[in-house]
Amino acid sequence: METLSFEKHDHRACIAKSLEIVVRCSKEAELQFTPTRKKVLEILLEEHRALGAYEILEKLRADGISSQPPVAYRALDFLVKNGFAHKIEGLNAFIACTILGKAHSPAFLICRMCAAVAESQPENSREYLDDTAQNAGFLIENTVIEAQGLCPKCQRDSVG
Amino acid sequence: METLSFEKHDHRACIAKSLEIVVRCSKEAELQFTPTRKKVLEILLEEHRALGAYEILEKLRADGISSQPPVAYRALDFLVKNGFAHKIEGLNAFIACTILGKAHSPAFLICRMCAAVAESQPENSREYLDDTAQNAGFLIENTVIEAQGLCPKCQRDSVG
DNA sequence: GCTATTAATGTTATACTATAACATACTATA
DNA sequence: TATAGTATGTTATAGTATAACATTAATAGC
Repeated sequence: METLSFEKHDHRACIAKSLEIVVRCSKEAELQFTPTRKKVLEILLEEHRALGAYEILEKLRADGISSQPPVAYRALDFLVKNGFAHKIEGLNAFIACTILGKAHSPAFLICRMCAAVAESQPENSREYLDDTAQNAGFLIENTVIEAQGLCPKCQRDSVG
Repeated sequence: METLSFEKHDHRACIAKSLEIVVRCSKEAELQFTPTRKKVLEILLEEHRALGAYEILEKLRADGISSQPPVAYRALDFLVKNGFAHKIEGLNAFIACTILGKAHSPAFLICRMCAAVAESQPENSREYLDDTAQNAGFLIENTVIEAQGLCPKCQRDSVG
């Protein structure tokens, strides 16, 4: 399991490692990891929190990059399509992938107080959905699995 | 498991039964199942397909009911809050509940071709998420579990 | 290298989804 | 029959996403 995001960690290293993997994967798959796409990924990597497209646009503007909506949406499309980022459907927002390089059906734990998001990949993540689908004769292409609630820190804060 | 929606069934009876249960539950819980709320539920029950709020508004308009956006959103809020309908986050759309009367963490199978949606409640629906959450110290309050893909009929159609 | 083709970006406009805010009317209770 | 709470009507606006078309950059074949 992988819920790093809720724990203290060396975030500079965390960002650097992700970028490195994405650069390598892009090279291997002959994808164009262009400056705009890189910048958007860097913006997402800054925080273990989902960002809306328009929040990302503001940060692009601050960097002098063209900041019309399609700029962000195109970069996000690229990142999501290639598994470098995910969309959190329950928030209409986006987050960098923290399980890079492995094929996975992501699941998310989303804190409603501090907006932190942890990505996890329980072994049986899709198993139970696969069972259900098989019984129904349904062919699954992709899954959205999100839990909203309170992260450890916010539970402590709201009790105290 | 419950994936009735993909199968032929007596849909008139299906609607009538759902309405009856919602009327009874509303009475028991002293909820006001008002004409507008009833109409919106009826609109949702017509099809085993998720409808957008503005699609619902058009149908309300056809019935001579005030059709400003808040009218639909308020009714949908009521229905969702009380478990009579669900929001499909991946589609920004709404669907009538087909597992009425039981507390449940719904899961959905959504066909990308015909837009049919089946609600299911596998026994272990939330178990695996609960495990993950527990390991992370996360407190789950509600879950979004959606699979997109092809329903049995559309698989056959796309092969033929 | 040159050119054809495809992929990416820039830009404007617009579509789609959702809620804030405030006035009015209904319902239940004391 | 006042009153508090709930529901509705209505206007305006906020937030999310994409269509469409012009321009530029990268890649492949000659």
